[in-house]
Amino acid sequence: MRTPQITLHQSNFMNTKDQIVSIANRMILEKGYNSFSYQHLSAEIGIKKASIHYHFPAKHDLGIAVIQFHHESFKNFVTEIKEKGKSPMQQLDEFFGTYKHIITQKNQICLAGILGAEFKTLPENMQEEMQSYFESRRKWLEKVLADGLYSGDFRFTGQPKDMVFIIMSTLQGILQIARTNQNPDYFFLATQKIKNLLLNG
Amino acid sequence: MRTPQITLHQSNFMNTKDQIVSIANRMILEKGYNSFSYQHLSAEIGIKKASIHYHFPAKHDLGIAVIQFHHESFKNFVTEIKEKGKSPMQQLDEFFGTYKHIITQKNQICLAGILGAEFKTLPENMQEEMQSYFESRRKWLEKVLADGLYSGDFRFTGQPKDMVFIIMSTLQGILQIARTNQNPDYFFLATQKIKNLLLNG
DNA sequence: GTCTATATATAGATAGAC
DNA sequence: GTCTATCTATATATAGAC
Repeated sequence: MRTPQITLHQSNFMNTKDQIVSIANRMILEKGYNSFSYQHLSAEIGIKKASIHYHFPAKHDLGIAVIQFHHESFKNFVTEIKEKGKSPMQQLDEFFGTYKHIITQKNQICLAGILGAEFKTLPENMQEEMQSYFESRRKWLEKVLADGLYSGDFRFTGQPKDMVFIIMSTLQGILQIARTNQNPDYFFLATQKIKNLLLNG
Repeated sequence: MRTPQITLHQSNFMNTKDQIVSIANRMILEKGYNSFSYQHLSAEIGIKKASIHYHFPAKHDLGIAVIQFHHESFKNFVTEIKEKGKSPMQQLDEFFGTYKHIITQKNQICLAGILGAEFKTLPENMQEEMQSYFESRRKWLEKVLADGLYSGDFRFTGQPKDMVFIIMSTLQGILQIARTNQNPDYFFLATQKIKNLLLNG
C-alpha cells in the first residue's frame, strides 16, 4: 500500500481516472514530469498503457490534470482559511503547514520545485497552467503580507510583492536542498528565518 | 555563435572534448540532464553521435565531467579570493557575483537547481559527484559566515552551518522562480534580504 | 473501459571501416 | 578521432477487438 497524497487519497474507493492522477502526482513530485511514463503508471496501477491513454489521451493532459489538482487543493485551503478568520501571521503559519506532507514524505519536493526546473522542457499548455497556479499562490500570499503590514503583524521594509518572491523561493529551494541532504529540519529553520525577516527586515 | 559559458568558452581554439563539455553544460543548465541527448549535442557540435561516445562512452561520464567542471571553477574562485584578502562581507558579495552569468543568461538556472530537482533520477555516481560539489561550496560558505561572526561583519543568531542552508536554498529557489517569471531583478533583491538576515537575524 | 497489437520516434550504446 | 551502420530498449500514441 502506498502513502496517501495530500488530500487526494489512493484507495479502492477511487475511480480509475482519479487514481491515475494520484499516482502520476506522486511520480512527478518524486522524479519529475519527464522521468515518468505511462509504462510506469501502468505497472503500478495494474491496467495497460492503452487504458491510461483512454482517460488522458496525451501525456500533457495528465500533466495538466495534476497541476489543476494542486491548484484546486490550494483554492480549498484559501476558502477554509477565510472562514476561520485568522490573523496574517496565523495564515502564514497555515500556509507553511501545507508543505508538511512534502517534508514528511522524504522523496518529494514541491510541484513548483520540480516543474520549475523542468519548465523549459514542458509543453506550452503545461507552462501556462503552472504560471496560473503560481500566480494564484503569489497573489494570495501578497495579500496576507499586505494585511500583516497594515495590522502590524509584520514590520518589513519594501513591497509585499517582492517579499512574496523571497519567501516562495526560500521554501522551494530549501525543500530541494533538504531532499538531497536528507534533512527535513531545515524546512522549519527556513520558516523561522522567514518570520524574522518579516518582523525585522 | 553561442554565448560563452562561465570561464569555459566555446571557440575554435577549444578541443573537441572541451567543446562537448561546454555545450553539454549549457544544455544541462537550460533543460536538465534527462532532457538533452547525444543527438542534440551532435547536431550542435557538428560531429556524429558515435564520435561523442568516443570521448564520453556513457552519458553519465559526460554528466560527471560537467559537474567536475563547475567544481573546478569553484575551487579557482576560492583560490583567487583567498589571495585578495577580502572581508567576509566582501567575500559573500563575490560569491553572489559568481551567479551573475546565470542571471544575465535568461534561460539558465544554477546547476544545483536543475540537478537537485532531477536528483532521484540521476545515476548514482552523478549523485555522489553532486554531493561532493555541494559539500565543497557549503563548507566554504560556512567558514565565511563563521569568520564574519567573529569579525563582527555579521550579527545573526544560530549556527553558521544552518544559515548556509538558508542562503543557498534562497539563491537556488530565486533563480528558478525568476526564470519562470522572467524577472532577474529578484536575484538582487534576494541577496539584499540575505544580507539583512545576516545583519539582524 | 480495458485489452492486444502495432506504429513511429528517439535514446543510449557498440562494431568495425577509414 | 570520426564515420556509417546497427542494436536494443523505451516512450508516446493509435487502431480495433472484446
